[in-house]
Amino acid sequence: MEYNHKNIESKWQQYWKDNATYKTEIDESRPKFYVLDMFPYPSGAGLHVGHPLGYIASDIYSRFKRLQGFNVLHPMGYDAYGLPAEQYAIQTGQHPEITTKVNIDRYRSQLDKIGFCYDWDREVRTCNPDYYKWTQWAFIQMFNSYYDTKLQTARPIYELIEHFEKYGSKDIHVACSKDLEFTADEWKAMDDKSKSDTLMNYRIAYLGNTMVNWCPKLGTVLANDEVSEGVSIRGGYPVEQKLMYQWCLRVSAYAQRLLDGLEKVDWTDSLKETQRNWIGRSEGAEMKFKIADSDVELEIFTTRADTVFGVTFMVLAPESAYVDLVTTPEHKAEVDEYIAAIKHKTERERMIDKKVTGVFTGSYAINPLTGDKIPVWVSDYVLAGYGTGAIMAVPAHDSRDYAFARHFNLPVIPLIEGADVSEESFDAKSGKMMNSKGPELNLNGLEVKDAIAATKKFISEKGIGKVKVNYRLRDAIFSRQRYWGEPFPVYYKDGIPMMMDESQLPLQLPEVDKFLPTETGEPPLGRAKNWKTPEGYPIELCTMPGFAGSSAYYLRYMDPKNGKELVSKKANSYWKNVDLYIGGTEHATGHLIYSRFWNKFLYDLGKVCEDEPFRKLINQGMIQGRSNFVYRIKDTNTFVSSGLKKDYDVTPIHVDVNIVSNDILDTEAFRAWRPEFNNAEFILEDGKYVCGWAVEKMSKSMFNVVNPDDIVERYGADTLRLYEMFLGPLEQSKPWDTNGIDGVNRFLRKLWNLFYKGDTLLITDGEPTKEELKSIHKLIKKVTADIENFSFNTSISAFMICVNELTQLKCHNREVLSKLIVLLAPFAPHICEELWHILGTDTTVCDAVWPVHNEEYLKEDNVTYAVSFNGKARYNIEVPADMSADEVQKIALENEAAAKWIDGKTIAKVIVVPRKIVNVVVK
RNA sequence: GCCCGGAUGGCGGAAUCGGUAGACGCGCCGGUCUCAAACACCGGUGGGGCAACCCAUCCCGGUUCGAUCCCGGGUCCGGGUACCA
Repeated sequence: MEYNHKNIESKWQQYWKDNATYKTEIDESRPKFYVLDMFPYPSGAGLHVGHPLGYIASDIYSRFKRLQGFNVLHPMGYDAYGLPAEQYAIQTGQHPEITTKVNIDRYRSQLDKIGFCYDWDREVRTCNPDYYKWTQWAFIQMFNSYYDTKLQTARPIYELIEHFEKYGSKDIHVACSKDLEFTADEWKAMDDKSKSDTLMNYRIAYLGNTMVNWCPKLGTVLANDEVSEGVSIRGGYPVEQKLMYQWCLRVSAYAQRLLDGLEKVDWTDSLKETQRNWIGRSEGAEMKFKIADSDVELEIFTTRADTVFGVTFMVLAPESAYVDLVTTPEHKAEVDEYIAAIKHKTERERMIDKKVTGVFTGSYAINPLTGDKIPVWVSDYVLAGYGTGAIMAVPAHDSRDYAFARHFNLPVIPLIEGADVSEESFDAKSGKMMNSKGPELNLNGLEVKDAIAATKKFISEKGIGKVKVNYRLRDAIFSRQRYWGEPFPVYYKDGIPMMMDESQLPLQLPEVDKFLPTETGEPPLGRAKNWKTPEGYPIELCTMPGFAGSSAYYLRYMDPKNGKELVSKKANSYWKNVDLYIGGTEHATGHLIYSRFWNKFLYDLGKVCEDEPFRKLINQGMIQGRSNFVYRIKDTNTFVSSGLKKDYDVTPIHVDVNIVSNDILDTEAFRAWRPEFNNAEFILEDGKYVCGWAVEKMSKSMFNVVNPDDIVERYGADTLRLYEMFLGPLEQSKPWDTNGIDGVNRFLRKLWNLFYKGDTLLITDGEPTKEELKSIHKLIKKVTADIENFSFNTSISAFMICVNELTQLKCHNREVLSKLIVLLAPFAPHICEELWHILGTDTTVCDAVWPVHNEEYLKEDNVTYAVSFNGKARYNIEVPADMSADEVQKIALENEAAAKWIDGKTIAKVIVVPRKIVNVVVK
């Protein structure tokens, strides 16, 4: 019998399906293990060979854990809302639901061919009403909560209302958009609208006027992580800043906990670092500067309180509310003109164009420590959204302030001894202070670190300022002016936003005639007929962003069919959180922040038992494409082989990698590929056309897309799985190169040949030999350790070595081979299932038990020692394993090779170092 | 600019604790089988040298009996982030 992957794979895939082999239930008698993949957005292009990389890795680990006796939860689903389906709908009029369903079916059939052990009964789709009911539910909970900064937890909003009724805003410690002050009487005197507006300042899900990233081309608002370098990540369209009234989530309230939680999780340092930078904690001080001849006080944030003696001007962000307050009548026209000019620029233009610009407001601030009058300017290098939107400028010790001062000819006062500020600023946070003596505070001679502390202490005591921690992390803007997303369970009663009752959920997405904004510029939901509550109140027209549905999906897998709760207490307390999460690093500052936030919020509510959702996280690398090129001689239809191209004037042309093998072009297939190449001529080398190659992104336009279906058809799923893992370390990005896949396919055939020669079954019973035991136990040890380290490429090498050894030994021993099959089953489940069956058991290999190695079989008869003499020479001697160090030394000295280095004079000393290596050092 | 990560044969990559650098696979070369080719199998394969040996893990230096690995400095490549005060 020959190895026939097609029969074997379809047979066992059907068997697993028919017998619900991978169905998972709560089982208190076994320890749980939760392995999760980041669920995919089902795009129209289908899967290419890069997509399953992480899925294969998680599948191997799941199967491994299962064989070790764990009850493994390993689900899959679809992140089904998204822009491409909506844009396709706009172009074609086809409902995104249909497109999405078609794409999901395609994904599913591709995934099924690879032989994953998902429990598909637990599938979730973010666009299903049964699912998004709980996304809407979570939003309502956030609306009905505020964040207590003292208790560091979310609390019900009614507690805050009770407080307002008794004490007003006095003594509250609540995360808010801005500090408000009112008495209990003032609160009670407010009308419903004012009360609603006031509470918005504190709710975790709130409506707020915020600066948003507005993308005119997409017609929607985008979150910070959806924008990079001033353009939208999806589509690459310019993004501008705009003040809009939008739903937001108060993620910033959780900044410190999101930071602290990183200590507890097993993620890579680089990913944690990316999140730390994104959260951007900075300790500093807020300080007040009075404006001369005015009641206005400017509040600024600085991390360099020590440099307050070097402040030579103040700068306001153009959008700052202070601008109107401090601009003098004489300067108003000039300031207005500047601000208008800034508003015209998109974020991208502001970033590319780093010219120093600014305008004087006409006002002067008073330095609270020196009493000096300093001018107040407006400039776009100060951001409205960070700190207070106003800064004290210390040109000597901040490069941006320095550039500004030089451009507008403002004074520069150096404050640190030895700092040369004639050419550039001195930004380092070290050195001794000078020029820093005022009437009440003297920092001269102090180290910067101590000067910061001294200044903080002084300003706190004097009431000039206070110590303050700032975070870069902003609240998440939660409204999208789009159709294909979760509708908000919100209606407006006399202009006041109200939450729907939970019994009314899910609020289903309405039908619309077109997926475009309305003529009056309202979002697509504005086209829906009767988009009103039964009482006739209008319903919110925006939908939720992409990250809404992906923020808690891992919880829903635990209890996907529960109609009463997001997840039952029972299911949650058994499955707890994700033990292993595998996905791309591109979600570092988006999904992985939002879902941690979302989970922490649910934790505060007591709905989930773990405050971190993903215990261990692995980022699989990207699989890049490996493009092939042919070289057309200019103005001809003749193509020259890569090695000869330097003699001609050529244009490289991408050629479909599927008609190239080992960089050799199939010239006939090339002629048939495109009509214009019908009569192509070739200049060959050694009778072959050799293509050039380059590593590029895998994409249709580069003709380097390799489809997993084609590989499965030709070599089988087991070969694909092994080859993807064999390509290199999981975390590393690497190009896909189908050359080399024969190697792992050959390995599987060699494995098969241990069982069969022709149609003869070779399996023997009886005791394995010493060599056979050694080979298999070496493998058990290696593979067990490698899987735990996600070092799948080296375990496959180990399998190859073992199978070669067993072939050499002519080993067909049942005991040895059954161990081998169990070890390989996570990697190549189909062939192992078949061979397991051939070995004559009535269970599936999925129910086998992972073997444990025995050190006894691994003992070496001989040990190699490294011997060195005064570092001048080293050689290796092989001696029996049980030989003592003294004897080794003796042999070393007697050794001929050693003798010529010792000169017969000196005596060697033996040092035993780890790994049974002996060094002989001459005294 | 700042923060991470990386650099090893013709190629992908091993060396998991500082101990024979190049495992395993691809490719290539030679052989067996075949009328021939493909498949399969066997052998060889970092460079130099007839050889003993010598030189090789991006470059320069250090620690060590011994460095791909640890330390200092530099070059190049990849990723993240960016007026964050």
